Amino acid sequence: MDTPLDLAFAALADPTRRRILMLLLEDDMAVTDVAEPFEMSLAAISKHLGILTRAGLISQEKRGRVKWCKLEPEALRDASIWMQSFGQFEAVNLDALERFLEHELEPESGSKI
Amino acid sequence: MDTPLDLAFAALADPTRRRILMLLLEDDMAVTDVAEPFEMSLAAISKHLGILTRAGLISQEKRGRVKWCKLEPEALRDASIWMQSFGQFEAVNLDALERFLEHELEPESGSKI
DNA sequence: CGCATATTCAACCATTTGGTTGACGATTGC
DNA sequence: GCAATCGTCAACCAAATGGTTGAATATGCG
Repeated sequence: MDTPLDLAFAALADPTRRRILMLLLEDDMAVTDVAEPFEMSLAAISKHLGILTRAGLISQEKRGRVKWCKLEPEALRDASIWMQSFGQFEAVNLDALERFLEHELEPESGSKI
Repeated sequence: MDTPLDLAFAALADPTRRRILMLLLEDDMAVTDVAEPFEMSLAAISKHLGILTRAGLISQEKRGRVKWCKLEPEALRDASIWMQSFGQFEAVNLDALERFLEHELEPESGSKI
């Protein structure tokens, strides 16, 4: 009985899953390749991908024995709209965006994304 | 060990907590008044408010025996920015990100669109 | 065919989450 | 002073979460 918003926010609440989304920003990837940078089992990553898929944040398509994972950023729209309904974020606050990007996307930043 | 983003998204993942935020959008409220529309115990609402507070999404100030709850939209900012920047990143490379930033940082510059 | 690769499934485990109830401390008002 | 109100705390509970391992299922390759 989870709403789409529940699923999206819950999916985004996990840093591993946010890192996965970041990875997929670059390109579509196979499950094994998604898992490679992480220090956890492939099965765990597979579960995370399942959660992201159920939340609609990614899609998975099997071609041959490889399952390709693709970002579906449209699903972020509802969550984004929900937040904007608070009226505080008309457009992106760019100062904040810059600070945020410097802090969060810094390559070796200890990956606390 | 939870980052601010973890806390914010996790807090937003619960529909009760999102309803609470909606309530507080209208006005600051006492804990008892926040709890009134919900069919659960005051203690449960108190816990939810604690989670929202730890996530920075609200603040609580005690005056007399009444604890007032106040929306703190600043904490929504990072999460909102995360999502919006995420959307902008998609289908884009770093050059495009730069153009995006320039575009957004100088809305009066007359170039673009 | 037979083996390696890609991914999931199933069972299990520890921890967290979201809720309850009842007792408790603090504050207010009669 | 004393009772009612405001809110939290502590203990407890069921269910969900995030991880593990090992077996199972496809698929591709030589």
